[in-house]
Amino acid sequence: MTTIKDVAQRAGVSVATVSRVMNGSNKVSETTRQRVLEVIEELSYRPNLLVRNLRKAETRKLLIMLPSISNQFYSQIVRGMEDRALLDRFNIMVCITNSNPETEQSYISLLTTRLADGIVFLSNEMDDEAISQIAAAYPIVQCCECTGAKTSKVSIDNRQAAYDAVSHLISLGHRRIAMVSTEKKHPSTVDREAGFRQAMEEHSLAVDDRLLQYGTYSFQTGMRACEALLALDSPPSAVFTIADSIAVGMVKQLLIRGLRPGPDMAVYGFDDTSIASLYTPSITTVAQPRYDLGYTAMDLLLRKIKEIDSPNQTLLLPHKLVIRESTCGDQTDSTVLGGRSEQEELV
Amino acid sequence: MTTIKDVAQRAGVSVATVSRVMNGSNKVSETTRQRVLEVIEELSYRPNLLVRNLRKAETRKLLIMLPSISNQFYSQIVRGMEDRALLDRFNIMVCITNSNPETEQSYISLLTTRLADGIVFLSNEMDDEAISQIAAAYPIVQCCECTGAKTSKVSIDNRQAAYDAVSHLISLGHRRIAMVSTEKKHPSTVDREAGFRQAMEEHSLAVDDRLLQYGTYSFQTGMRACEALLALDSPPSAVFTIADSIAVGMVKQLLIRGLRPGPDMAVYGFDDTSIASLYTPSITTVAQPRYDLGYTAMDLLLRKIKEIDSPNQTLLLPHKLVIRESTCGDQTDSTVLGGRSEQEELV
DNA sequence: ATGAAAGCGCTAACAG
DNA sequence: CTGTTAGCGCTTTCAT
Repeated sequence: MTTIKDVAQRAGVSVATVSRVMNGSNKVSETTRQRVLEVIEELSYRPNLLVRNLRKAETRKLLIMLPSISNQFYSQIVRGMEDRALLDRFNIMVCITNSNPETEQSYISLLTTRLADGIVFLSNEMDDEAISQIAAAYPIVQCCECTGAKTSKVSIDNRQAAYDAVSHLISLGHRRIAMVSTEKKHPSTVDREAGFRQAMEEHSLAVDDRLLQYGTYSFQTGMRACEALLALDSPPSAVFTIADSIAVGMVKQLLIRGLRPGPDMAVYGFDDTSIASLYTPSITTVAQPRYDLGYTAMDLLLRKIKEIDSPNQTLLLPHKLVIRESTCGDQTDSTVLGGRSEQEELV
Repeated sequence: MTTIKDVAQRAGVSVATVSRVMNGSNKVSETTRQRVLEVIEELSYRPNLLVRNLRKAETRKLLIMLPSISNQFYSQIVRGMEDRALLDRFNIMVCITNSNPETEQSYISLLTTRLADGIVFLSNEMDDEAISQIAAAYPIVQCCECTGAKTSKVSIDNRQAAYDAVSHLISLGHRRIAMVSTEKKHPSTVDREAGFRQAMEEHSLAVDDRLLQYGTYSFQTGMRACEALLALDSPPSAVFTIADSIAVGMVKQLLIRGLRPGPDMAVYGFDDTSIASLYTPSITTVAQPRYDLGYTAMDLLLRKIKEIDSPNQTLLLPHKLVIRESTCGDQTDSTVLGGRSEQEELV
């Protein structure tokens, strides 16, 4: 391994001079600079940034914690984060926790052991108390899944978004509306369920317990829920699901049963992942401003890095209903394409 | 920032003793150990791993370079990599290059500046010469997209896989078979195209240039290709696509046109991402052993880390054809579900 | 403009 | 069992 010392020796200067050249100090004569540069090239010397970071007490590395990489939902968010981070010359690295507390902890320790300068959680397993404690000493921001922890946060108003979606369903004339949610209660899940209930109550519609189905964020959950709902004496005419993956399962199962998603049963998804616009029929869903969510979250993180004692902020970004075929009563014109996902590339 | 010195002072011992306690040396009396542990707790001291890594000349951090996070294809691969890395107590971090050479370079420099111990490329932008050069001095492995660079590599036999798929189509009676590929030629793209041609030639079938469509890895490409193919005097009866995303677009466009994917036009995808089994109709595709690909790639990387001069290896793992509705001639039984994706969770 | 030297926080001999 | 000390590779005064 070539070190600064090797370069200094070879160039016949001191390590300090090499360091100055490396860091672009102007207090080096052009002749010396050239000679040093040549030797650096010759020895293909690369500085050990571990050391530089140590001296400067920063790594310029930011961590993004994802529960999983398989969800297309995160793609735009991460892009927004990266764009913002790059402006301040920070690198981002994605850590996948698989919703495993130990894995999460191991990545968090990268922060507390100074291997990274900050973390954005897209979801976290640790409890509020633990997160709050870390957030008091290290830059941390929550994005999309915001708990009661004392951190800066960015998300949409999930309650309001669900409320809007269900109200939309009601305005379409639906009165028996089911909900398919997850057993595991993420903050967004809780809020979306609350929005569902609020919309139902405000329109004096009963929330029938048999119309409430729970599972995981999977299309299998959607398929099973569909079966369960269809088996009821009086099935719902519409279903609000808290995730596109579940909605897709619902739609698929309806198709298998020979039913028409939309006319026979309206289906609402959530998140506007690409599959929602891709599916046939296309699926009505709630879109989040993903890129902006990421960009904003990173902005807050950078602020925390500059000043750890800056006050915590909570930002809510606007959501949008994307109406497509799965909530469409009349499907004679089956060629109608819903709004397209903003992103073309899948790889 | 609390340092080992603070702890030593407070505990009335030397820094060496604190270091010993931290590293679990047994040459510390139980009394001292307890006292030190207490102070560590009291001061909530966290060692600066930057320094420890510096001393040990390792970071125990491995980089995985992805062109994009949005492709569901990578999920299982990364999981396999992680599982293998964990066995040797290495952390993995995912770097998203967006297929941008500069971004890629900035992450590679993490390796050459010793901020990471190795890299697995799931795709790379740099040319073979550059990659080979880096690989000579630093642990690097290519996975799935293997170029001519001098590195260890793991992938499936893309040529053979495409050959098998197209041969399957031919065995189904198809003679006019189209191919939809990408303009950008990844190694896998080149091999899949070669496999397509080989199968056609070996069965004495002409490769009609008008039946060759090129675009990006997007469903829009599939939709457009479908239109172009349908506009032909004699459209193909089957289409081999080099990616599920493209296949989905094909299928969707067929549905929009009121045609039946399968009976009216057979569609072959590639990769077996979840959407292939999810779509209605489900899509026939080539499955790769994703988890194993990742696990194996990481295994090779770890070997390189232990001994940088270990010989480069190239491993080919077996692929599998997953037959579903989109290549099914008779679809009277539309409830038939194709093989399911191995993974249930989407988040 | 350049060099010598003092650390950054920690580990690992080497003494005792 | 414990302390002292010499670095790890680099940056940054402080002299010259």
